[in-house]
Amino acid sequence: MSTISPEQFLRHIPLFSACEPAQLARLAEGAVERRVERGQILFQPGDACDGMHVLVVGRVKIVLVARNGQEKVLEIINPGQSFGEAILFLGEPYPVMAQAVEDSLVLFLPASRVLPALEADNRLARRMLAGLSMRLRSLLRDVESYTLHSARQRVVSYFLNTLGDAPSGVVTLPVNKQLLASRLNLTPETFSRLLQKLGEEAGLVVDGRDIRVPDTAALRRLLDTL
Amino acid sequence: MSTISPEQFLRHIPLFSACEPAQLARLAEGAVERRVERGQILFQPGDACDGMHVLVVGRVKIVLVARNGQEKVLEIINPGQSFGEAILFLGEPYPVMAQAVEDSLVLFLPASRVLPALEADNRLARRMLAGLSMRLRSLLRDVESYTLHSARQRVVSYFLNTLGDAPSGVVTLPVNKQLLASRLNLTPETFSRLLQKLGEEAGLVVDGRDIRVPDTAALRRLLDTL
DNA sequence: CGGCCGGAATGACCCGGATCAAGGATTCAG
DNA sequence: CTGAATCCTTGATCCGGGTCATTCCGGCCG
Repeated sequence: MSTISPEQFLRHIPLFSACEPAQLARLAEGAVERRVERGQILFQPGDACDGMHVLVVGRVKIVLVARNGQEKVLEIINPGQSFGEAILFLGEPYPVMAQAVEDSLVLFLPASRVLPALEADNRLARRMLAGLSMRLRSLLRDVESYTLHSARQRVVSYFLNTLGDAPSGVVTLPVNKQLLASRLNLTPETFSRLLQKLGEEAGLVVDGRDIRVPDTAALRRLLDTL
Repeated sequence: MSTISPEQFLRHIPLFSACEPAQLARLAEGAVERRVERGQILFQPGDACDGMHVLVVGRVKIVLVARNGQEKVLEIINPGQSFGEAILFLGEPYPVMAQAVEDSLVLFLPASRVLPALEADNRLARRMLAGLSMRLRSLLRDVESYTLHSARQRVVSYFLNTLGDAPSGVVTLPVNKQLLASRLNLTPETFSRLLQKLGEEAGLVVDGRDIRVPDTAALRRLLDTL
């Protein structure tokens, strides 16, 4: 993990790519690099929010935590993605926890830089609106799958979405199976059993984190089979 | 339902209240009044989105619709609330259906007016960001309750949220029970049974759409009782 | 080498809440 | 008043998926 130029990096992610150079420079100037190792917590429910984050290297999970300690993975952040910006506009404490799943490098952009940049550059504001809208839509899809789809449908959808429109292929899980299970809102046990059953029904072959899907169409047909 | 002045009306809702007068006037100028009667559909999944909506009078439900026709109420819109603005920034068709639950009056604001107004007035853009963030957070709460809370916890939370911090009070359901049940992600049957059980356990008295809660604290205690 | 530890698979069992099927209760039209 | 929607309740039954417990496997360290 070598040192990077925050400005160079930010320029290449969608949210900031249309940003005016002057604003980008000022944002990058205030950016703070945070190196966190696997398991370390970036913020917790209840923490005050005074900026937003962009993941440079590694992997971060965003998690809902219930009073009884139960956890539910909301999102798995990949390099180039930003997170925690929505709560910035509300002046409320974080409702979720962010924890590094692997050793990671994160850019922290303080609110004191972001908000003025939004005022000054309405292309940035426009991008931010689009970004929030996308996040809203993807949360909506989550709600849809939790409320209208069965566990097997969620698993099948995951593979179909990951594969795109390829007729066959190999899906490599981005994280370990328990984490992904939580993201799909099921227990590791059911996930394991479903993978097994999908092996019988659609020919999936599981090899560690690699899952070979020989026939996407067959998988898609399973979507209606409850 | 008498004729209204769109400009006057828009001025009084949070999203537009900080708007520059000139922009507000232009927005209002392009506004289209849509009168819809109970049951009528404002837009459906797949319809192109070319504007946003503000409810003036009546009540509208936002609904997820599955391939098999199953429905799930996402939100119940009250007068003064806007809806359908997020999808405006994505250039995608609506992912949900909007249907009038009562005879209603809706203002339609075409994208051709809204987008320029956002460009020209960054106070409006700022409000819009805050609005989307709030919607995001409330969807997050929904995900939380669907994935981490039991049916009874969702019902109890509904009453607690509606009552605020009053020690007791009467909650009048805004819509009929099947609709509210769907909003809470349960069947009418379970909702009915839960109301009955909460009557025994916390003294709730159900009288049509009015539910008397004699002891908020007792209700709150039930939150941990699974 | 053996012991340990986190991840994964598998089996036995249970339960929350859905489904299916009948009634009541209201409301409104004629 | 009568019929007919629509809404709500109540009972009987079922099942998807969670829980608990055990075993297995592949590192990895002493």
